[in-house]
Amino acid sequence: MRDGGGASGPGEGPDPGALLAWYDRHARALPWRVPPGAAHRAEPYRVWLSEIMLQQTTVPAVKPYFEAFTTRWPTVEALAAAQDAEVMAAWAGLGYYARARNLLKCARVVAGERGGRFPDSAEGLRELPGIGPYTAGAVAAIAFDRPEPVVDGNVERVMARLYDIDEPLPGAKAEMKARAAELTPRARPGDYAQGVMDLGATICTPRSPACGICPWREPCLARARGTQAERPVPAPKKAKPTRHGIAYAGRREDGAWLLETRPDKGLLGGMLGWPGSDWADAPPEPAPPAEAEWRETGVEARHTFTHFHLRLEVLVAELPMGAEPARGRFQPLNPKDLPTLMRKVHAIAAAALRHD
DNA sequence: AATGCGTGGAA
DNA sequence: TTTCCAAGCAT
Repeated sequence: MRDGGGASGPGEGPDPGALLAWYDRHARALPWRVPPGAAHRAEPYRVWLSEIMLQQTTVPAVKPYFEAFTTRWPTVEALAAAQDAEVMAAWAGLGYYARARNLLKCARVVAGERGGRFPDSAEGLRELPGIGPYTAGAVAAIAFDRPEPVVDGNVERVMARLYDIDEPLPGAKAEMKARAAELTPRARPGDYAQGVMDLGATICTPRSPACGICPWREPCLARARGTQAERPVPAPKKAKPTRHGIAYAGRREDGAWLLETRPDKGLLGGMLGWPGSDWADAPPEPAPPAEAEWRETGVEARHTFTHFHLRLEVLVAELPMGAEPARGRFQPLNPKDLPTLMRKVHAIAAAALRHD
C-alpha cells in the first residue's frame, strides 16, 4: 500500500489521491452511507447490514430492504432478538437466503457474546458467520477506518482495465487482488474503498464504460490499448439444464394455506414454500401432501435460478377444516413472505381457485 | 478449487 | 425470449 498525493498521468500508474478527489465530488448518496468529509463515520451495524445485503445484489434492489430492516430492527440487539421466521419473511425476495440465516447468527453472536459491538478489525470480523474476505475488509475500512484492501467485483473490473489483465476469470483474481492491495492508501481507506466501487458502478461499468470522464483514464492500460470492453475476460459459462417438479397449493376453508418451512440447507433454505415433488431432470412423480382432489391448473410456474431453469406444475385443492396433512402446516399467508418462485406458484393457485 | 446458492433489470 | 450480470460466502 502507499499514500495518495499527486495527480495521475501517463506512465505513472494510477494515483489513489485522484480517485479520492473524484469521490469527494461524485460520491453517490446512499441510505447506509455517510458522505465524504462528514464529521462522523457510519455505524458498524448499518455498514455490516448493507454489505451483507449488497453481496451479489444491486443497489436498487437493496434500498427498500435496508430501509425496512433498519426501521424494524434499528440495532444489532433488536435484530438478534427477532424470530427466525420474521427475519426470513423480511428477507423474502432478496435472494441468497443463506445470507439471512447467517445474518441472524452473526447478530446473535455480536449481541450475545460481544456486548453489541462488532470487532473493529478485518481479522476479527472474518470470524463471524456470513462475513468473508470482502465484507470483513469493507466493514473494517468503512466503519473503523482501517486501511484494508476491499476487493469486490467492481474493484476486480477496475483493476483488470487499469492493468489490462488478459487472463480469464477466475484465475485472474489473484493478480487483481494483488494490484488492489498495493494501490490501497493509508489515508481515508473507507472513502477510497467506496470510491473505487462507485467508479466501477458509475464510470467503469461492465458495458460501455465512460472512459472519457474517468479520473483514472490517463494511467489506464486498457484504455490506452482500446481493450477496455474486453476486460475482464469472463470465465467460460455452462449451459443451464431445465428441471421439472410439482407444487401443491392447498387452501383450507378458512383461507389458510398448506405451507412448509424448507430445510436450512440447500436451495431456498429456511424459507416458506409449497409442499411438492423433488425437482429433477425427468418428469416428476406425484407427491400430494394431503388426501384431496388435486386439480391441475394447466399453468407452470417458470423460474430461473443461478444454475438451472425450473418448471413447476401447479396443482390446487380446497381442503376441509378437519384436514390432517402428511406434510406442511396450515397458516395465514402474506405472499410477500415467500421467495419469488413460491410467489409465482401462489399467484397461479389463487387465480385458479378464484374461478370455482 | 469448483460448485451451489436468487433475483430483477438491462440489452 | 434469452443472456448477462450485481458491493460474495460456505463448503
